[in-house]
Amino acid sequence: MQGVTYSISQLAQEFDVTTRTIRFYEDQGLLEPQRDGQRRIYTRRDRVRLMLILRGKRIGLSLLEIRELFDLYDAASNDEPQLREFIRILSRKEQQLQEQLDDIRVVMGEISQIRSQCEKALGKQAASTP
Amino acid sequence: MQGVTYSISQLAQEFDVTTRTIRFYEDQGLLEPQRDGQRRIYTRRDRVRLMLILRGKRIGLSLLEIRELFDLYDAASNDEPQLREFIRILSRKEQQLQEQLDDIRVVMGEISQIRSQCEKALGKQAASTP
DNA sequence: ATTGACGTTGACGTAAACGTCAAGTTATTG
DNA sequence: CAATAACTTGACGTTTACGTCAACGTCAAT
Repeated sequence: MQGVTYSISQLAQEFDVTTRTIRFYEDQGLLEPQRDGQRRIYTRRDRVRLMLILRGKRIGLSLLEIRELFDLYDAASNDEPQLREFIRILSRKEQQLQEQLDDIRVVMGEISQIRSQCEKALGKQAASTP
Repeated sequence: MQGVTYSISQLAQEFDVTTRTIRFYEDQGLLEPQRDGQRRIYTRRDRVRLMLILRGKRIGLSLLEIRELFDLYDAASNDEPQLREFIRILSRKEQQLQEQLDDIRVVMGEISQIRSQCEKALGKQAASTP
């Protein structure tokens, strides 16, 4: 009835975070594993959540923002205004990401230029970016 | 002989940061304005540096990393190994940015999908992302 | 029964990037 | 000359995202 489960250190190893980190995410309301006595037991759902948390972090979301998205997503199935709010937040974040992406493009262009100049200053080397 | 200069609050206003922030950057060795008595005087070069700091921050560099780049760039004109090191760091950062950019693309794709689903769940609305 | 691996809670520490006073200096302007 | 504005240093506070350590529980293997 319960399918695959994981221990805290299994997840920690798989995703290359410490157990402290995983417990901290639970403190922040991002994970709610079941218990076997004292010990935490993580289901596939918890594992997916952890993946989402880490991906969220990689794109610059704070843990609080991630939590808000989780809460909204959990509540969204029932309530129409919730769904609308969810869409609104996603749109906003999509726009922020787009701006960030533009920033990155600009800087990468500049880096290429500077590098070309450096390599020219050193003479000899090819100029085009690998 | 000195061209245009700026006060701390002029720069703060122009770039929408606090004076505290600008002084903090100086503490961290990122800016070295001249003084008129006690007061800081910022040249065009300082202004450019501040721009670079803020842009660096936008793409996710720490102040420490920004400082290292400044130091390298300042020293690079003379020394060939320094130039090579500079190129190495820039390449590494370029790669990091590329990965971050890929992450962002993935998440934006997922956001589009989730949003479509939400809108489908609400019925009626158009499905394609603006 | 003890050792070792793994897990638990709780409290305190830390680094980055500033914010927030406090208390004083300098310049200018009415 | 006194008030006001703009600036200074210095010290302490704050938030986020964990790290570190202590002290203890639990279970399997020796």
